[in-house]
Amino acid sequence: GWAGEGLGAGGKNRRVCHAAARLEMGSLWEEFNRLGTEMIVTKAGRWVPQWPGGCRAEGTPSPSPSPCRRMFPTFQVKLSGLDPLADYVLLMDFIPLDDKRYRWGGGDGGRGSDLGVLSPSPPGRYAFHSSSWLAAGRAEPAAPGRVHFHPDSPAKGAQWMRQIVSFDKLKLTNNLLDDNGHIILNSMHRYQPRFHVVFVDPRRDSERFAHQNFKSFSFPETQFMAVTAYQNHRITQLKIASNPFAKGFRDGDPEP
Amino acid sequence: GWAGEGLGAGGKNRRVCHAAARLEMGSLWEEFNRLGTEMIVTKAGRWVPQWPGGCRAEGTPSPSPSPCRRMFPTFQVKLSGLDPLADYVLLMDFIPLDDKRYRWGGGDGGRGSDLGVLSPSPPGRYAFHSSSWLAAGRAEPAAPGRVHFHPDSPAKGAQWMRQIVSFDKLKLTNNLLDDNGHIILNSMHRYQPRFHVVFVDPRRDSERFAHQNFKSFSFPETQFMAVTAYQNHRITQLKIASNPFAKGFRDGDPEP
DNA sequence: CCCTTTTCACCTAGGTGGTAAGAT
DNA sequence: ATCTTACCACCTAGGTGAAAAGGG
Repeated sequence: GWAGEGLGAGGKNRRVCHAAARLEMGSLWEEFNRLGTEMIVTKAGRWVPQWPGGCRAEGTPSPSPSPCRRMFPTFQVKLSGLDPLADYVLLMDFIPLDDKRYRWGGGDGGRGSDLGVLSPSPPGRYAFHSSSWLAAGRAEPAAPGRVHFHPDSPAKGAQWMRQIVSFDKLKLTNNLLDDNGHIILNSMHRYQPRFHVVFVDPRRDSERFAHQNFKSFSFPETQFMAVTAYQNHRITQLKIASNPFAKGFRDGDPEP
Repeated sequence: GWAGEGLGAGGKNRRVCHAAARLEMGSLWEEFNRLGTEMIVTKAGRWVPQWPGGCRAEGTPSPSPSPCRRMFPTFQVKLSGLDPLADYVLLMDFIPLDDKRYRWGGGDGGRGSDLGVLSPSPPGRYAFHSSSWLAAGRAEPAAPGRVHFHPDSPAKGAQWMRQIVSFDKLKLTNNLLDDNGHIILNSMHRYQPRFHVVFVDPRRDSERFAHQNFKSFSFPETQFMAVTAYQNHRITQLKIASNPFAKGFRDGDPEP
């Protein structure tokens, strides 16, 4: 099985073994990570295509559940090392960082926290308002392990490398029964986003080489706690300060 | 050259020879066509990606030329007869309906009009306000013959047939030097939209069979006059009445 | 005179966290 | 007590024709 397609380092196909991904907005991710990133998860409303097609039922005031939420910061990467002429599929998944369930509490400055690294850097400085994430038992049964394909997949390596690849269509939900293909996560659990580059192998028996045809990337600064409402007020403030869609909640003069 | 891929009616590949396309919103198209459809064309502003990437130059108040315009009604088709497992590319182009240039004028009820069919159905009823399209010389040199690929291309036949295919990303411009890939048309000229289904032939020498691998569709009710501003007031009123984005200009109670 | 361009108010569509009420 | 949901005002982003200004 070693004929035809040369193998590179690590037993990977040469179409992926040189692939590299640089996380975009790295300093913003790190700023969030220092505080302990939180991502909102909600139940999904069924999408009602209002236009085009125009087939909205007349007396349908919509059940109006909250829409699913994107991630912020958005997961974006700059790719290099792909074969410009080969086809690739890009996708993401989310793996539990541990087998724990968390709760937000304390208020004693973080003593007893299992996640001291997520507390404010100068310990005690924000003591009055400080709380922290505490382990609170074993994780709930893992949600269905879904995957989000970048909607431009498949595409040539040249296309993927031309500009930043943005996963801004990815949405998070806590609805275990979600049927819209969104990423299902358990609230109050920690996750590590993973990014995968998959070479679309044109060979007939490509299944035999599946394990050689992908390369995965994990950026530790993108890990986060799934929540239904923000717990850490400093995370809230950083989201408001940095997410354009939250501009309505800014009051002071911003730093450009 | 007749081996391997069976040919169907008209010397077309069997993957496309049974393809059929039904125009959506047909009654709306016909309503416009009875009045003489007009489509706005504008010069394009260069697209400034404000987010994500955030690379907007600081003191750039944007040159603010008008954005390019979509078509309304949107060109939408329901497809059938494709091979569910084969790959297809869907695209549109626009061919001049004649070699004439037009002007809007008259005001005598349409006498002398070359396009009497586009005048109000009950002749004379709207005499006071009526004008019509008059031929006014030969067409200008044809604009660069561009093509618009449906952004989901390529995709499997099953995917294309699953739901209505909408060309709502297609934009029209009168800028002969447009470098955004928009469709370039001459104002005051008439056009016929065309729709093409192209089978992506996996054979090595597929170029040799290119003429067999596509099927084209023209719907006469979608022909239109390219204009920089609406001339026929009844077209304006029908656009306002039927385009959701023009709801701000409706005054009377609508008919649902 | 006729056609084109610019700017504008007013929409659709949807992404924010706040807030209060609901659930366990 | 803690977590979740529903609804809201306020944004971004961009698709409308009106009206005024510009150009040949």
